[in-house]
Amino acid sequence: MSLFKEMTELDKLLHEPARLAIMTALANCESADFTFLQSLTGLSKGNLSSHLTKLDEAGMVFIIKSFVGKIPNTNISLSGSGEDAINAHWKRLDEMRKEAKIWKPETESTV
Amino acid sequence: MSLFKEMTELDKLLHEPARLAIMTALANCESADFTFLQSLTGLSKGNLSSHLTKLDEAGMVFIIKSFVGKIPNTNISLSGSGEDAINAHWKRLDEMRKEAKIWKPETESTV
DNA sequence: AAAAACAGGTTTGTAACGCAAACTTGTTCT
DNA sequence: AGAACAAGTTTGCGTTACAAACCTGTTTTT
Repeated sequence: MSLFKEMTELDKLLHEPARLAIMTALANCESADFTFLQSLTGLSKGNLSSHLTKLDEAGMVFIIKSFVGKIPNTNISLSGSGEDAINAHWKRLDEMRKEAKIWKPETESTV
Repeated sequence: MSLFKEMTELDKLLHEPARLAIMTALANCESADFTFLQSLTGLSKGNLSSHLTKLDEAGMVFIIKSFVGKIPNTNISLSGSGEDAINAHWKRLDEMRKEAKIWKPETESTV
């Protein structure tokens, strides 16, 4: 498939800025708390919560709710496929950037 | 600003896959026809049209409608700020990718 | 010469999305 | 007891991306 068609078909679940940040952060932690992720990304709680729900529904993350002492704690980590997906996403972006640099139109539809 | 906050704040106008493709293609042409862009990206006409309208409203592209003989022709090219913006966007993505690779959490919020 | 098909786009309709404000549930402080 | 706080979730709403339907003029078919 051509570079630009491929570009239009980038996975929006991962490409969306907030989720890209979440997934990229998680790729560098064994796991992270909700609160830690919130301060890291600066997202509002509501916003973070709904992004995490989406990622969870897509099987990208594991979400474990428990209690640390008496305080509820939500711990998030990447699933295996989530880790593969975010790594592949960044790799594809990088490849596209490089391909784009050398791409030239072939036809005379261009001026 | 921290890496991940910056990531959540990526410009969505440019980051959206279809527009990323359009802008990246245009960055490598002097200009391109509507039809050429359509075949390049595989977008539907309606979809391409509305993305171009958004880019135009944001001052990212110039859109010139004319006639080539009797056939109407819509020609699209990057504005100066559009060119700067798409180049900067790719550059930031690349920087983020590199920064992300070496980033490690500092706190013990992580396991 | 009408009608049908086509070229080149634009407008409309709609389901999904991203976001923050409001709400919930339980805890600690006074 | 009650006020304030912590940790999330749900709700509500304006915006978006997308394709189907539409429009305007041209060319081809009959």
